[in-house]
Amino acid sequence: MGEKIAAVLDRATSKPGDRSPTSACCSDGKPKPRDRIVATARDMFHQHGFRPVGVEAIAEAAGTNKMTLYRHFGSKDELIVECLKSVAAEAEAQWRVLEARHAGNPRAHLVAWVREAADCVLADGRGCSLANAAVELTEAHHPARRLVELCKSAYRDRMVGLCRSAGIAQAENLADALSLLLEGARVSRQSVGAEGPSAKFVRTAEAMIAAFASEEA
Amino acid sequence: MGEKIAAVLDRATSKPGDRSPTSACCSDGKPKPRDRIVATARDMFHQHGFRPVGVEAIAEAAGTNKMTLYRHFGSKDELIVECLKSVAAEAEAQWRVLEARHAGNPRAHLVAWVREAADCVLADGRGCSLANAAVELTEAHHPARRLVELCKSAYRDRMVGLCRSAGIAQAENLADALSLLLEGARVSRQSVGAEGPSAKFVRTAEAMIAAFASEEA
DNA sequence: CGGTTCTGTTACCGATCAGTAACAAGCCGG
DNA sequence: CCGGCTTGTTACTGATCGGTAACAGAACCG
Repeated sequence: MGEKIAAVLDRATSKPGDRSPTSACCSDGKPKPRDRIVATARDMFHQHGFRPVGVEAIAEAAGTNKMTLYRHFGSKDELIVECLKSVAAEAEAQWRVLEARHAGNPRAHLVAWVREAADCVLADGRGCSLANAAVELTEAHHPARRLVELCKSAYRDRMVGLCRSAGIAQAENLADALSLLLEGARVSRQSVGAEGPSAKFVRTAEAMIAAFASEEA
Repeated sequence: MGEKIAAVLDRATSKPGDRSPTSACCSDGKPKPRDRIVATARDMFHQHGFRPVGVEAIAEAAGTNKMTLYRHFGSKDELIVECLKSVAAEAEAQWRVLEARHAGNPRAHLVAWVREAADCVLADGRGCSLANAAVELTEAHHPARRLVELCKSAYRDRMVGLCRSAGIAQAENLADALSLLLEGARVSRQSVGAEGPSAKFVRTAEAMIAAFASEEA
């Protein structure tokens, strides 16, 4: 472990030579190539997976070219890592929004999380890019693997903290159970479709929360 | 759906010109090339994923060559499908063993399933090859996608049947919940490792079964 | 033995793709 | 207006990989 995710995620969007506070917005509405590339690659990787998407296709879809891409990212793997960082950062931002909205009411936060997670499952047929990366990028020392582990682990910590502050006695057990449910729903959605077991995610998660809540000593 | 899985799976190991009852065992212990190829490819695909494993590597690892491979399989995709069929057939066989062992005691069958599923999760770091295929093979009309959907759907039906015969009132809900847990445990095992949420699979699944069982009207 | 079927070997094609070189054009600050 | 930095363009390399052709040898069965 050792390394804090906060530090890793900080390096996600900001670069040493950063000038503008909005981080690379060419005064007109068009973002700078680097950000366009990350945003485009993130979508394409999410949609089609990592291996089948070529760097040339990414660059073209981002309205630029391969050469510019390689001036910002040393390799395709590096770009992948940057995309995953972007995904993780967005997820953390969403979490914070939810946290702020239900400040002081962790129980409401918990049920809101279930709803939002369900939306996330239903929204698109492809699950979590982080998990997908772990499935697809099997090389033991691929830089993405370490990041995925870090992010998932951090997410788990947040869930445990939320459950704990919601007064759940077995906070870790509930947090892990909910994590498994969500992860399962997302992958099940991909293999059997939206009509399969993933359709029961909300119902099951809510029942589980209720069961754990009624056990407070 | 229309097509029965039984029919699909039947085509898995048997071919039109099948002579020996043991299906391709060269009198000596060494299986015939076709079966060696399927077995080897199945392992390699499972370990490293589908895209990164080349047909040449498979053939060599199976103690044969690419040409012989292409005499038995029209394409790499076809080989992939055959491997997935083999995986599904093996899973179904294991299910039947469990079913026979706990014949007449579906409740014991259910808890045995949890244990075996947990072993399966812990055994190797890579999850279910079928689910992995759905994640990795994103082309909408890839032949493997249809098979995966079929198999997962069939597995779900078996689970529902088991829960029902175990006297669970909300059999479908429990079956889906357990499916989500297992699927989630397997993918979580890949992303965060064995110490993550997947470690709680048995505990959670058993608690869930108990909860559903106590609700019989 | 003779013929057929299955297998091994080698060499090859064509396509895709990550990554690089070299040069021209634009933008922006001083 | 000038000089540096970023971007665009084109062309290229080298490697990998799916799939095929053609021929030679082995096993099997009548």
